[in-house]
Amino acid sequence: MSAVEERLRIGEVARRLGVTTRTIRYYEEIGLLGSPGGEREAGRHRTYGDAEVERLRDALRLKSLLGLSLEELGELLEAEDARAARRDEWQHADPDPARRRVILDEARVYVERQLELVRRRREEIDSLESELIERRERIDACLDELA
Amino acid sequence: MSAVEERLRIGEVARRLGVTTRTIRYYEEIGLLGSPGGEREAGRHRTYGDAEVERLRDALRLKSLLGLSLEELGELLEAEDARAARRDEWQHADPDPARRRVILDEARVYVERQLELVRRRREEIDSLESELIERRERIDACLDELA
DNA sequence: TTGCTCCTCACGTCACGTGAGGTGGC
DNA sequence: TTGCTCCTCACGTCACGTGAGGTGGC
Repeated sequence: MSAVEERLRIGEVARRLGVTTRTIRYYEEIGLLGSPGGEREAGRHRTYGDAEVERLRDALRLKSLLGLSLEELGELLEAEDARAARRDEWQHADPDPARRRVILDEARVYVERQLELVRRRREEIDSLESELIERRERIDACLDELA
Repeated sequence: MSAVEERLRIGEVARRLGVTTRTIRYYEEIGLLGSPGGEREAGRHRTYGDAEVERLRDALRLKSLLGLSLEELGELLEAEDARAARRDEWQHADPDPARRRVILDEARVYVERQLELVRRRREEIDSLESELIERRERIDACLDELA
């Protein structure tokens, strides 16, 4: 299909995602990422493919925007991986409609759960933004009065 | 004007704000809050008035929603305090229009700075939400096709 | 007086930061 | 071969968590 996938080393991945290499190694250390590029002999360089980089990008975004602990993040990622596993199963075989329906329903529940978290956060942000805008308008009204 | 202000103890403040007492003590320890209720003899209970509770609520909200370190939060709060000081000056005296204009301009800059941070975050959240909604729609489309 | 909450150490933990000292691939 | 990045300890730090042991106010 595509050319041989270019694999990145940890420094380049860190640079692209805006974190340090230590962060990535720590996540691997606590089992959040699996081991990059399959098994690796001790001392050898870690390498990352596009899918691994994207997964890490998603993870960092969820953590930052939702303010999750790494344990909570881990739970979300497990669900995400289960979903990915289902999708593989989906593509490779099993055209049984009933089975397909189950897979889709599970994926939907997962997405819906994330949406719920994101939506709650957005509402908090929205209300903070409204308050600040209101404050600014009061200041502007005072300024108008002075003029 | 109003009745004697009711002052709260640290446990009640923590309960209302959804944090632990340790968090509040720690913020005081690193000088983020000033000392509650003015000076306090060692060993005596801390007490908090409405203004102090509200200030802490604002601080926790900013930190949580913007993902700030306590050092960054401290900088925002200093600006906020400068603003409060100006407002006192405003109310108590100094009806000089030029001076008033300066005070208002400073307040506006401060609010604008916070708005900028909040807006950036909201945009990130919005784009995450859009992606999730799109994912859900794709799942729904598949489900429709199955039916 | 009895609980309950408060107080101050002080050590533990989570999520990394920051070198030290050494090895590996373009 | 020379840099540059990578590797693995391992201790430090930030933002609290979690008791231990004791005191204070309704």
